[in-house]
Amino acid sequence: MAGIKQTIEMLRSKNIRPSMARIRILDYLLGTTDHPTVEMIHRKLLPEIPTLSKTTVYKTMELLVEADLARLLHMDESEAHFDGNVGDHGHFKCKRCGQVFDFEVDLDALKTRGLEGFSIDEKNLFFSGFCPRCCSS
Amino acid sequence: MAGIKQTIEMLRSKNIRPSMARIRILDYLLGTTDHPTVEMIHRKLLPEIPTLSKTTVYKTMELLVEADLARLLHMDESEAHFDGNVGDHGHFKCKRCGQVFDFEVDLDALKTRGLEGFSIDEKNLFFSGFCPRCCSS
DNA sequence: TTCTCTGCAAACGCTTTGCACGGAT
DNA sequence: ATCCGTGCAAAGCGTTTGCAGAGAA
Repeated sequence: MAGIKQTIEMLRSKNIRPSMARIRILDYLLGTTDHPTVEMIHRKLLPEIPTLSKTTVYKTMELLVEADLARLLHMDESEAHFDGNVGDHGHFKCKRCGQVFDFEVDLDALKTRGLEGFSIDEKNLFFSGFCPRCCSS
Repeated sequence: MAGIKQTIEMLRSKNIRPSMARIRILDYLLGTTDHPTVEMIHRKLLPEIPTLSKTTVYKTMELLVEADLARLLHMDESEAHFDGNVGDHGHFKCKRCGQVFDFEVDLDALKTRGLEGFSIDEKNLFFSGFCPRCCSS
């Protein structure tokens, strides 16, 4: 948790008005490494904000992604995941339990051929397989 | 194009019966670098096979992916793309024209930290941005 | 016949949109 | 009074499924 005041400041710095829903959603996202889906965010915050709708979560996430306060991950055919860590790193999704894990990787050191003349905005590295817990059971 | 006979042999070697639809779909996939979607495959083959349904394309692609004759790419929120090249390489999607390009990359040389104990099945490297043609217009 | 392949239509799941209410400025 | 955030319900879109007819063995 970054602290509510800092969360509000982050929103303000991107010219996003800090409404209750936005603050709580961003605060939750910054304080977890769960890579939550819209469904997970909604389920998590509903006890605190009983009127919160999924529509609001969708719209808020769109705002946060556009403002580069969150990363949108489409790892497979199922729902989108969100990551409050916008720095360069890779993602691993377990095929059995569905959990998403971060891992460190030096994307700048990656040598590629065939991208001469391309302007690269975004780099995504997605691995999948089985996580340690699911490997051993 | 690999040639119809080789296409049939590829299917047979994976114990997939070489029906007309399957042969044509795989043959098209092997002969293009377009990374077609289901819609694109259907549109392309409909003139040759006027009765072809999208359901058949979906089911055939599922078979081919399971048999490792094709790769399934979920690059973003829109439709899935397919790649007949199942070797290791990266994919770049242009944000403007939507085209998907292959590029070479040495995924084995990639150093990662935080994946100790994980069993890795699949590695996907997705870049996005603007392709040379869209850069200059 | 028996088994598989195919195609239509409906169902499905995630996401987006239209619209109206409500709160803040 | 105006603007913006929110929530409901419906629509949208890619994909999957149920089932029946067609076709191969």
